[in-house]
Amino acid sequence: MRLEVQIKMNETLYLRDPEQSELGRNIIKHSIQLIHKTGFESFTFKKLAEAIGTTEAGIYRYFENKHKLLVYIISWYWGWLGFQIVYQTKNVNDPIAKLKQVITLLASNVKDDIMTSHVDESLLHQIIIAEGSKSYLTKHVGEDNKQQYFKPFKDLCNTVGEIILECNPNYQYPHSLASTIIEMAHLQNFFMHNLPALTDFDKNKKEDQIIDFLNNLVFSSVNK
Amino acid sequence: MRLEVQIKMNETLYLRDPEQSELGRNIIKHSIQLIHKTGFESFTFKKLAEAIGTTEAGIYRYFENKHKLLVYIISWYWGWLGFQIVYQTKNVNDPIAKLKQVITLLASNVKDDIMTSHVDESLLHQIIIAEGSKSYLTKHVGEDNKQQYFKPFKDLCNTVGEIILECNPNYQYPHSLASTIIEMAHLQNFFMHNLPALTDFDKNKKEDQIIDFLNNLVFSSVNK
DNA sequence: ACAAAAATAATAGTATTACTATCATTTATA
DNA sequence: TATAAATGATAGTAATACTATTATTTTTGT
Repeated sequence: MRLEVQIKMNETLYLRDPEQSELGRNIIKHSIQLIHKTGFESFTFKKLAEAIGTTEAGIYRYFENKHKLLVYIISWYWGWLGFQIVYQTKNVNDPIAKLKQVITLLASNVKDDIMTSHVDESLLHQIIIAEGSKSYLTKHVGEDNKQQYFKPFKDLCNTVGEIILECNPNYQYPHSLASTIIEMAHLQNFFMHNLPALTDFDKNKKEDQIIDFLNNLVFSSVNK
Repeated sequence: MRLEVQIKMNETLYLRDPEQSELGRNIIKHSIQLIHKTGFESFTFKKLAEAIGTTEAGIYRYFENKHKLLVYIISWYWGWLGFQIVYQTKNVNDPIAKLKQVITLLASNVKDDIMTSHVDESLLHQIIIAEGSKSYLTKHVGEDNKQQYFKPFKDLCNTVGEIILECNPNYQYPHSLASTIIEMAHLQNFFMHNLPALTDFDKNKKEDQIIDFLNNLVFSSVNK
């Protein structure tokens, strides 16, 4: 029996739990690869079925539609990252060091976690960067929110917000700053690689530059 | 002859210039209304044609596909807003006051500009908030960028970056901070209305709160 | 005022997408 | 080993994202 990390997922996101079968795990694995490769707009259940060697109808037994599958893998990522953050800042007592560590985790390239054999976190991180906001930028965000689809993201935002308050209990906008850090860690990464004129980062395209920018931004306002 | 403001658009965005005919102007006008109402995913040229009272093929003579139409109206907005910013900060000499004014313009609700009869800027502003990032979050962002589709956005970002440098010539990340301000002015607005747990703004949902947050964020790091 | 050119309308057609339905077969489980 | 559950194979539908053709209307240059 191998040790595997399992992220508890919202049950209304799927029709059948993809963690519980080989086909289900293949759906997750290959959807991550395929969305990463083709982008979410070009991603279809038919292509996914072909990649797995099953049929379109087979996928539909697990997920109602591709949007729910996207929300599933994205909220899986937030759950996994929340776990990483707790784990990796466990012994850090200084809130400033902790917040710096969180910023680093958010803005660095992720490497594949061997504890989760069917999920490639490195690809998933790229998906978060390019497709993450499409999970909530919809006309049905209200209903999706009622179904708690964004709970892992909100939880992460709260965790970060609490660390901000530890740094400065009088800071007025812990949640907005937290969501700004999270979103900007990814958006500046996208801009750096695709629309570099929107950033000040040089050609070597190192994520450290984003970390420096965010640290500068965050600590000047939090420590004010 | 009525006085109308015209925004010069990138000619590779369209097949036939929509500003030059009644049908073209109707395409712009009704696409803004329809995208605002149904969201970009549900928006189709067929529905648009029905709304206008023309045919699908008629729309295709103006725009190759709905993505280019989205990019068109979004870059129109950035062009228009860039003009507003220059116009409304013309007599402001203090760079700090100027930057504050820009933040206010970016984060406030926009009202319809009567100088542009076929464009409802108020609706367009809502589209920027909910659909704006979909214009660049694609697999073909590289080619689109080569075609200069994002020039108005970059120009705005440069303008804001220059004002930031006027405030503090030693500030290291003028472009990244500018793109952060612009994107966050919209994203915090979206969160405030749709995912309020990601913000610290109260129920009255006033845009002033976003302005305060952004001013706090920007001026603590720029004036450091 | 009239011919030529350009734009529009009307219609049809295709490949792909986003599903739903049915039934046979394989696999897990009690 | 019977039975249920999951999967596979196949088919079908409505909508989407286009392209093509031809007829009609509108614009324009002389």
